[in-house]
Amino acid sequence: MSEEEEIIQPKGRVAPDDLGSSILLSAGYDGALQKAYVRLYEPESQEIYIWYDNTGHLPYLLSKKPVEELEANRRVVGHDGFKSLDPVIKFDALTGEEIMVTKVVAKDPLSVGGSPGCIRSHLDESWESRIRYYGCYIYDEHLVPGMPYRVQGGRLVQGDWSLPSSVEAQFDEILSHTEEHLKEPMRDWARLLQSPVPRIRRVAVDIEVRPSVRNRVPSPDEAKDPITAVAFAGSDGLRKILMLNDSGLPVEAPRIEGADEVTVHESEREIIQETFRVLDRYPVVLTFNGDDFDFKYLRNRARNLGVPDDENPITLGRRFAFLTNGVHIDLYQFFRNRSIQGYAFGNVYREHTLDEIASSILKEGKIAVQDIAELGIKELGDYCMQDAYITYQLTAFNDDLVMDLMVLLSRISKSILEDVSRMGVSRWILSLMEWEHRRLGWLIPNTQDIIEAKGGTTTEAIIKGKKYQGAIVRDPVPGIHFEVTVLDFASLYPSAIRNWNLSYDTLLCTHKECRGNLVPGTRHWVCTKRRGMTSVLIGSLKDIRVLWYKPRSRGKGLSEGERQYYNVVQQALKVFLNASYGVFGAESFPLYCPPLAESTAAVGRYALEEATKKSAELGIEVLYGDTDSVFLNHPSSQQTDALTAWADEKLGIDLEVDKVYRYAVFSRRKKNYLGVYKDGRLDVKGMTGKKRHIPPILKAAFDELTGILGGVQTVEEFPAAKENIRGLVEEVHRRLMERDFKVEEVAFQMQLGKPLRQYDTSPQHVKAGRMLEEQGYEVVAGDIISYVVTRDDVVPAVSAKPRDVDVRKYEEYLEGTFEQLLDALDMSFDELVGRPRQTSLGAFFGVPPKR
DNA sequence: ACGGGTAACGG
DNA sequence: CCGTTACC
Repeated sequence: MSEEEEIIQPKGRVAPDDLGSSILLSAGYDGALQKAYVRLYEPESQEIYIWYDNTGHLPYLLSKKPVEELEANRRVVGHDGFKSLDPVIKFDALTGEEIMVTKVVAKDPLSVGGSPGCIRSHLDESWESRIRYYGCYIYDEHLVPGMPYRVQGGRLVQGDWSLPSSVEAQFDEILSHTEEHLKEPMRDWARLLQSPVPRIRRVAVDIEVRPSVRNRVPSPDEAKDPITAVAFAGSDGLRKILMLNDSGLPVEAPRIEGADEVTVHESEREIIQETFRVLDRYPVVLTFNGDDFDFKYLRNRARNLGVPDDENPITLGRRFAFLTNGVHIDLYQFFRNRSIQGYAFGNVYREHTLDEIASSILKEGKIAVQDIAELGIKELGDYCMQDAYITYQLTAFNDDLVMDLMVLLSRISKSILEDVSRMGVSRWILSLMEWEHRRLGWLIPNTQDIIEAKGGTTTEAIIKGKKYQGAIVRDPVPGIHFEVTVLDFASLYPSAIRNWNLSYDTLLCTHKECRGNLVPGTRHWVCTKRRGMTSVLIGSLKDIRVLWYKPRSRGKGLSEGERQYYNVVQQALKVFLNASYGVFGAESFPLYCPPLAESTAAVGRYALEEATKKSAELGIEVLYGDTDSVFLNHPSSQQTDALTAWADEKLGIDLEVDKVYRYAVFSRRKKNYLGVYKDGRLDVKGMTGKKRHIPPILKAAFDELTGILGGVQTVEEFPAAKENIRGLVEEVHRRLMERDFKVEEVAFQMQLGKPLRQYDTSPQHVKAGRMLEEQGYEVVAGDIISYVVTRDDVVPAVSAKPRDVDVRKYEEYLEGTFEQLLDALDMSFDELVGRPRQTSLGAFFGVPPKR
């Protein structure tokens, strides 16, 4: 099994022989009992129970060698942990044939893999040996984490998974809009996604530590400094804080904002023991960065203070912290997940601090604190309590949206809650695929097998260093265009995978007869005899989202609560669909399949090209297009209808009106335009003036510029708007030249992509970062460095004065920022700021300035 | 550490 | 050419 196998001794309540409907939240392996277990959350009592496997399931790996040959391998059959050899039949999806393989069964997971001298290490090749044991157990028993189960006479059985009769008829109706082979998979998804998600009782915890060295975060491995406060915020209303008073002087319990229960302790040990008692009472415990800090610190500090290990509910894995009774969710890990950040929360937060995430999602800012070491006991308590409360709120806002989202992701991905909250989308998709392989009796191929059978890519990427060609981005038609309609293909890549039967098991199949069935724009062919696994999984997820969840998330005749639920499901599905293509092009993905990613992108290009051609055929001018969109110059509704109908009929992909602009402004740059909607709202894409790193003075000026453009109704109004723009540019230019600004206004804010040491070059922000470090600041990857540009250098904004600023440089930045719109408006920056017009040959011949 | 490629801009 | 940010 996996090297990272966590062997945890759970010590929670054991499930009785009969337990009512409960949600399967988690699973693991108990090293002492040598059994797999699952954790069940029973919503009536709101308690968590452990159910130990009693089916005799054992860990194993697969070998392609016959039983007899393995019997002769003394290192395998003579291994202490060896149990048995069993021949089994598996379907080899790479060859399309059934094959006989041998199950090498072991007594415990570490004997399979992960320990020195394990069985895997004595075999040249093995399959399915890197799956964590609890995953293996879930797959084999066809368990779905997040779904209801019961314990009946000691056996774990499915709870009620049936589709509620209230939706069954409607669901059957939408199935008539899909293809036959997707109906059953969609019904299966509906069973998982319609099953209600119960409220989960939980508590958030946050600790504060008094650092011995100022401005230095105390090391959780050493845990030398005292824990001064521990706050709890529970879904049951618990608002409690434990505070340390080691001053030797009597201290009265302060009034802490938001806390109902405040106790002051002279013994830190007492605080820790009480903390452990609270943690043990909850099925789910939330932290923000508990894996790396709070739980690590608590665990180690408890040890240092002589709290017996058997009172300590925290188990430290290599990267994560687990609880022996409940489920620990580290929200820092969850919100850091790029798919969650992007597709579920629309990139509303950028930094991964509790403050930033909370203020953008909850609109609750934190108390600003300069130096925690300086806080008095009350302020420290307020601060700590607030963090615990905000952490809890992150899962509770919008009617428990985030909890529901995690449970749903757990069902789709067949992953336990701990993994959903910590792993990236590639692990979720992997887990889903592995589960499906086991369900169908397919052998899960090793990464090498796929590469050897399917080879690499055949197209050339536009950007060097990339593996294959991606999407098309058309050259925009520069200028101002009125009445622009943007159509885009809904779920283009998932649709490509669905419609072209794309999957690692169908691409470049072994059949001669399929060789003519080429993916457009590639030399890859696709199987015509069997349905591909990825195609069915992604196809059914896409269809159920488009046909069922998407419409119902906005649907009429539903309560607000129902719509909300459909919306959460719809978002969870989106996360999967959007990642489904990328993972197959990622070398780190165990089912990495370059031709699959390449074919998906190729179908996308084909669809966009065809749509562009068809538009022309219909007499519509295409102004621009990127990946899955076409920008059409004042099309009639008949024309767009015809285009949509064509896409549906010829490509089987939904092409829908995404937005309509009163007018749009394009320069020659791709991924760079401004659209003004009919109601005056603005849609600004890719412009420098919108990027987050640029100085506020430029951003503010740019915002004013777009504001002016947003007010323009007709062509006739442009001259007046241009006058306003002239005034605006002149004013900002003047402020810059006269240094009429505060330093912060001209500071760039650039994020540090990696630790300072890892840079071979010295970009400006890295230079400034190094200076900050010299001044004693801690500078880590992910920090946003604020700096200003001076005559021959850069300076961190904190130590700069307006007179240091190189205003000539800033004039250039202003020009760069504004030019993107000014050229489209036929305005010259030079003229606006009173510089003589350039009389280069380029200008003479009317060649556009390069940029 | 953990999805992809395309593109702009500044140094 | 690198690094960052944005688009899709």
